[in-house]
Amino acid sequence: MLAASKPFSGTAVVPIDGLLRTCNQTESRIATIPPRTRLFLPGIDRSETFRIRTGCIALFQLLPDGRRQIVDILGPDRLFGRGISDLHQCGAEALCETEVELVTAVRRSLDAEINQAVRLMLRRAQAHATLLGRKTAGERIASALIDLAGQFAGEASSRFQLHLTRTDLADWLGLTLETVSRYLNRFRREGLVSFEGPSHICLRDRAGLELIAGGRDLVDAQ
Amino acid sequence: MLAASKPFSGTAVVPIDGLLRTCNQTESRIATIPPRTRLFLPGIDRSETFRIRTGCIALFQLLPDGRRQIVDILGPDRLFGRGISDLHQCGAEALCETEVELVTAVRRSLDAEINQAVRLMLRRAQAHATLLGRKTAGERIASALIDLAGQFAGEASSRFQLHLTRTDLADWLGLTLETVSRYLNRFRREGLVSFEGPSHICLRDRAGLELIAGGRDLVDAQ
DNA sequence: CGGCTCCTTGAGCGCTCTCAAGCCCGGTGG
DNA sequence: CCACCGGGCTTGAGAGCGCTCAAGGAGCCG
Repeated sequence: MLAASKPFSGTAVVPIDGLLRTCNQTESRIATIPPRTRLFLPGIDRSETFRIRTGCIALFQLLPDGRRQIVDILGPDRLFGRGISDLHQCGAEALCETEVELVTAVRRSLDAEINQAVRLMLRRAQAHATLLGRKTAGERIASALIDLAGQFAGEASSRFQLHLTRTDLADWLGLTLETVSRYLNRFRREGLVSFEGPSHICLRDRAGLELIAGGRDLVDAQ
Repeated sequence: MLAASKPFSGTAVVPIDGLLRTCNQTESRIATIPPRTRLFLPGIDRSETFRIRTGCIALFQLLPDGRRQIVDILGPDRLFGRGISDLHQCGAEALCETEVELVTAVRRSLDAEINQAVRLMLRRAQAHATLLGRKTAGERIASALIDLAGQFAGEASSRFQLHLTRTDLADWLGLTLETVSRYLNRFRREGLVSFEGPSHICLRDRAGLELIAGGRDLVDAQ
């Protein structure tokens, strides 16, 4: 039996149509989701889609005994909603305060955008399967850091805020939080990364990390 | 270091446009791919899509050192092609003699079908991530058997041909061939399955397998 | 018959998990 | 001000699942 994260209980659960309503009232298409909010999408129309403006959302699945697998981490500019990932199979949780924008039918190119987003998720899911099935713990951590830098650090920068806890990272990478902690600190001791507090990370040796990651990650082209 | 399958070398590699040409010559839309043929899709138009009529195709990724991860197993009626899975990131290999049908623009509903197929692949990929990240070896084998029965056994039947070798199963499930063999034989000793030869399998206790699989698999609805 | 591929089975090891203790830090209340 | 508490993180010690290595069997083909 692999790590069984403690079953979620305390976190707030927010129906996303509630957010929608506030959207409409304020004549705005933008909603703000508080940190650690679980989203669910009750009767959402397939065409209702959100774009993340700032923040971070995790998509996850649960096994009956409480084991959790995070299947993707969504950063700024990623789309999500019922038409994208089939969220009736996934839960979604905002890992920090997250601003989302409703993009329903703003323009007619939306369908194409959604299909692109679905294909991006598929490519990421396939690369993630390779990570989960065939990479060692160290390789997984290195891959994750590179991925997160790509999503949350500015183009030129290698510094970013880590919205995930050690437990989140473990549930994303198929490890335990102890193993995640051990490898992060090992990478820090080896000068590959540095922390400023446990949730700010700077990649000090990106090439070294990419080497460890086990070959260039297959998801980068759009 | 996890299992590094021996690097592939001997298997035939067939450009899929070669198959296409024979298609056109015979005025047929159907091509037959020999067993253990690697496909690659050189200058294929995005809209050229195949439907599997009979047989089995594996999509896989390779790490630089030769480790292989099979990201999906495609059985009859599944679509594939460049517009579906982004095959420039995946290799594809026919695991047995496989008949495919070119479905380019036969009807105008094709786009919708392709999008459905992509979404199915995404759902399967997410369920597979949960398998790889959070399930034990026994749970993975049980899940795989149920999945394969769904794709390759007739609706009512629980008997099917296993087109995958033990190595293929291992590379799909993130295990080694020895572990796969051990659990398959353990399930046989426990009366959950039976073999007729190493490549014909019959599920004797589907409910038991589903229990072991760690909760109903999340991919079944289309 | 040899040679090949695939499969099975055993013995032992090691990577990662499990269990446990303790630290850091912010919040809260005395 | 300090005490207390709780969540998240770090670190160590030991155990176990699945990997590694190895030997041998079964089936097929020339």
